[in-house]
Amino acid sequence: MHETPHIPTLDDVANAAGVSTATVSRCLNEKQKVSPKTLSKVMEAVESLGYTPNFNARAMAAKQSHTIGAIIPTMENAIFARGLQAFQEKLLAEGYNLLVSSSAYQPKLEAQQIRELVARGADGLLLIGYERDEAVYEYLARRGIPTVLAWAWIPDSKHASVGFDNRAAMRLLADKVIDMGHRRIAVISGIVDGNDRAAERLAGIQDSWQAHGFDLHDLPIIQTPYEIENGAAAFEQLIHADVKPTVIMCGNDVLATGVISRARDLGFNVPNDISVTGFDDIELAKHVYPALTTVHVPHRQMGRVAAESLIDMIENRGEKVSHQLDVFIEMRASLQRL
Amino acid sequence: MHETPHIPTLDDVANAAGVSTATVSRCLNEKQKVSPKTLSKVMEAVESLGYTPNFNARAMAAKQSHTIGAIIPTMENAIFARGLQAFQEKLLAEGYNLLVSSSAYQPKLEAQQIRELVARGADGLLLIGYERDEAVYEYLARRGIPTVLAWAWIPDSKHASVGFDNRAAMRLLADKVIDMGHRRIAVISGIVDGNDRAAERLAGIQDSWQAHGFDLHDLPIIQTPYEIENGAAAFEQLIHADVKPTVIMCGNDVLATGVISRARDLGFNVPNDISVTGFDDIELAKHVYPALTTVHVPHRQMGRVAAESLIDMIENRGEKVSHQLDVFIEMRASLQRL
DNA sequence: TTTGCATATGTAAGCGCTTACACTCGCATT
DNA sequence: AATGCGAGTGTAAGCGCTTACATATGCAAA
Repeated sequence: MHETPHIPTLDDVANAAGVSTATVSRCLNEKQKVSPKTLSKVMEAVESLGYTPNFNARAMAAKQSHTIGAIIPTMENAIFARGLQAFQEKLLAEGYNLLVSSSAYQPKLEAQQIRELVARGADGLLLIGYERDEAVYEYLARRGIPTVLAWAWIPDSKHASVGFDNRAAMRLLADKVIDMGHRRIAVISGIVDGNDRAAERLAGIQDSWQAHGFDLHDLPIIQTPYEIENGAAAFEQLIHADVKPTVIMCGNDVLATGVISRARDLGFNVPNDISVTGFDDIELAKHVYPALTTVHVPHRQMGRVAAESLIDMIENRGEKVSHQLDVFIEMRASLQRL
Repeated sequence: MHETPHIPTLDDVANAAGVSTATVSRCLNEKQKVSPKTLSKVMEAVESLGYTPNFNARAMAAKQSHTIGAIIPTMENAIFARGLQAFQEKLLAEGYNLLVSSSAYQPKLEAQQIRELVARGADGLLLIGYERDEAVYEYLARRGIPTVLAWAWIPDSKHASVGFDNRAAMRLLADKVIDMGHRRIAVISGIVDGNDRAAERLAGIQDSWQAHGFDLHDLPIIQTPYEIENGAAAFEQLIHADVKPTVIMCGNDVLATGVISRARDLGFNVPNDISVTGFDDIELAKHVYPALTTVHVPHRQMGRVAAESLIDMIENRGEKVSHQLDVFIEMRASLQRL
């Protein structure tokens, strides 16, 4: 930690092995172009010197980094973590590395981190959702950086996306809820601003509500950040309203979990006194009590498919292709016919 | 996506602004060394060309990347995600960037990723736990890469660590459990192999058990991966034993959540029929029913402190300093006096 | 006016790799 | 014996930056 140790370079290896740097480089990257004898000689030198190639130099010379960048709103959200883990697993299997940043749901920060990752030579990018400044997309296009948007589905094929239609999925669930006799719905949504997923889900409920001939003014909505405790607090607020809801539809399972927890603490029986629905189908959903009715999203699959698409775009300069994934309603005990 | 677009370089900016590349570089890195007039001229050129510095080239020339690497077992574990988020926030505030990889609890993969990150020019590294091949530590030392180990606490100051004593903490909880009258404890531990945190926690229970004069053979233990469902399955196994436990101590809150869920499904009342304890104090712990008695770990603080230490080691070539964080038992309803 | 010094800028040498191109062999073909 | 060719290797030119050093400029002090 005191004096700079000497880190072996390609040159050192070349000297030690008595060959040129070009040959060493070939041993490392295109073994078949080198005679077996030289190869073993070089590899020995590599071994004994403890040589590791300098990535920056390599990326610079080869103009290819075999690195893919991903920017997610926050790692603290289990669904992103899960999808990202699958994404990374697939990338590693294909010889790519992953760089992760989180933007804390701030578009400014995200834009900056996109530049960061591009500056780092990312061969491709994974972004969450589609809502962002047009300038960002232009920047990416001008630089020719393949990009896929996940957790979103945009029929408009301007951008490659891998995901599902949040709005349609939530509308399906809301239709179901209304079908089951509920007429007094209250909504606890994630913060909609700067989060298209949350916005679409909320819109899905509103679509259904209006399609059934109800007035938007009669649909109580609370927006609150992604945290169990916030779901709990929002429930408490809604339940004290003049017109008590018969069902609480939540923008995600985490908020729903908070609702169930607080409902029980306050002496309400879910689903007899009040029904609750979520979205995402996190692992916890089937283990809370009562088990949560929610929309199942294949997070891991999404990560995997996103990786495949991205690699395809990079290696085959393939055209942008979007993949719509299937989501479905997972009926569990927390939602009851009225 | 078809033809390679031209990406502006420092040279382009220099030409556009009518100055040398050195000056442009100074404008970007040491503004105070440049006259205001030139600065604005250059910045204009930067702007109009849409120039972004090439990170690899910069890191190579400056021999400093302002990048820190972190390798965690998996992003799917909320506690790492949480600590890492705090870690990153602190790094960003100090002008550093974070590269994340996950090793899937495989030492081989971790070693490889350490090399990766070092090859990428990481100025420092964050690793989880202390248990790894000595060769890895040697490699790091030879290259002079500042490294801090988190989620672990090693009095042996050979390595800088930020964390707590998993073993002592769990022992404290076990002592408490035994004090409360429990004599039939069963343990559901995370997989101990290649995971020193899990191993230490388990050892903590065993320490207490033996210190109270009991025989290790009478302490049923199941090891199972970090997943709610696995906790549930393990519970089912334990509860069908000849000698039914009065308390189930789990290596983490996730497993404990599974236990509580399955216990309820099977008609057991927690804590009247059986008590349950966890470890970590994830957000969910106080929202499950009954609320979970657990060991509170300051994950976010850990991430923050780890970032501070690491930056200190990098910038001031500071000596390795370890930080032991306080953890405490969070008594909640799931643990009852016998 | 000369000198000195601080400030602003330019010149050019790398940083550690990859790769186009040139070169040298040995061997099969004519 | 002359020729061609492919396989293996070396030479050297960058990749896009930073920075030590050289140079130029302006202004205060002598």
